Amino acid sequence: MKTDASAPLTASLVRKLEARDDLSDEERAIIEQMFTEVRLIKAGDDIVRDGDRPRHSTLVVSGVAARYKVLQEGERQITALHLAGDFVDLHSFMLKEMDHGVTAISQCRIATVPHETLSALSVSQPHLTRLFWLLTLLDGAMHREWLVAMGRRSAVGQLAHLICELKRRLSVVGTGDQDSFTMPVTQVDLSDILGLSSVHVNRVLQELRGDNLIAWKGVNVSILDWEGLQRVAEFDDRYLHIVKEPR
Amino acid sequence: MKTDASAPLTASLVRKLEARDDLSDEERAIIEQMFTEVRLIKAGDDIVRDGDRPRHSTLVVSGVAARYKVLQEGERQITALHLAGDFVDLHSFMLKEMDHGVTAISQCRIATVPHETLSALSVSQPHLTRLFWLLTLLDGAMHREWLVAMGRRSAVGQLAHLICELKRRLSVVGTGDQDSFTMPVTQVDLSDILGLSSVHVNRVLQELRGDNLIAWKGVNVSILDWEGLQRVAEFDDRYLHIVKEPR
DNA sequence: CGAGGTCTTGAAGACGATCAACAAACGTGG
DNA sequence: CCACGTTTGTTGATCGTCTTCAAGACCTCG
Repeated sequence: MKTDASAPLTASLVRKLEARDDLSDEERAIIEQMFTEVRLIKAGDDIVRDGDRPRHSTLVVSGVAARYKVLQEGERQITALHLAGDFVDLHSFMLKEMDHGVTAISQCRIATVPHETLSALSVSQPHLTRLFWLLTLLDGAMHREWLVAMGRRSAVGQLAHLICELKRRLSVVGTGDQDSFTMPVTQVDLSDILGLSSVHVNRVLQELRGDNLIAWKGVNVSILDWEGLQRVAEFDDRYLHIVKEPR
Repeated sequence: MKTDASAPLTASLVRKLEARDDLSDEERAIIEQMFTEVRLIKAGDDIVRDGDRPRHSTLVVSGVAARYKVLQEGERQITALHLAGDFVDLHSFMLKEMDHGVTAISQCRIATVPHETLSALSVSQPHLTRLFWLLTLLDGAMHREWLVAMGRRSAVGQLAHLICELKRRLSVVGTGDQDSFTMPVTQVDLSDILGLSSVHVNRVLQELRGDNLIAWKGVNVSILDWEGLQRVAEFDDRYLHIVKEPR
């Protein structure tokens, strides 16, 4: 995941927002200034823990993070993946107590914004606030799509769908090439995303490779047949709401 | 589902909100006045269709509604259940285009609020707006819990968890008795919620009955052993955020 | 009273889990 | 730069949960 160190921390976030609505110069300036502390989290470390009451919300500047819950027997389920430009816990601003943890899947660069700032913005910047609200609604839309994938798609369809989603999301923030991208997640991580065993993920991955739909070697994912992949995934990006309109 | 026709349409919504934060008299008055049209939807009819661009958001006054998506082969997956006091499509205020349908599982009484009103409130009523934002975040929290249930719980645990959630949510809005409630959903509906076959739902239900955890006869659900049910569900209601605090 | 929806049961089969072992890749320190 | 240990990926065999198909019982409502 190449990152231009000189680019503002918020470049990806701004792109993500501008794919859905216009930002005023003032709003863009506010976004650039609102983040304080920047930290580096190493892969495997928690960014926020279940039960925490964060006093700020966290933005992924680079890397991959995941929201997850663990059950009593230790089974982990990942409920969301977060890429550059994603808030991992914007919802904690209103929910107050975290009902799940957030972990760094790969090394992550993160920036934070105090909840007080968000609260002040909700008074002075209604439009920007609505856009932040929108970001949490996009998380919800992805949750729903994952539910459909887990409940009603085959394992192959489910994995294909995930790959389509990642491709599309990355293209919005301008990461990755035309038909390939970097995805530093292991097959065990994938199994915790899909709710499958890692053995089965391995076999499903081989099936997608065997059908010449994708190549996935280490962290490099190449899409060999975008049409075919979308077909087995029944992928339709409408749920990502990548449409610029007044909100 | 008994409903006092003289009670304000928004009684359940107000209860739901007041379980999370205090409302001012002004806010309570605004909520009571903001809803316009009241309609009766008969079981099986759609309240909102996939692809719609609603100009208002819909509140369930009584009855049970469900968000759902259908795949190409016709498999349906329900991604959320909505009870009295729930907005079924508050998110359409910001997402604009519906990425799923909403159907009336039982007969529903609904009320609607124009998006213009919500937009105006986002300028004049920041606190109330944050609470509406909170409502959509609670939907997200439930989505995540359902993901965990589908991905990592056994079918029995998953169904038990759903029953615990319904019990808890209904208790917040004051519907149902101490240990029983009305739930007008068929086993086929349940299978579309859980991502299982209806045959298996039937067997899982029998298992819960056989263990004397619940009785489910027609629309009447009785919880015979709340402790035991929570245990097999690994249920922890923290994700519902039923805590009154300044937000 | 009949008809359609809902629930229940049995039998067979598929998809994915689990267990176990090994290969390959990676990172770290000597 | 190589050696070693650890993590990650791969494969085979067996097992179990859940699906599918099919049929019959029950129930509710016109």
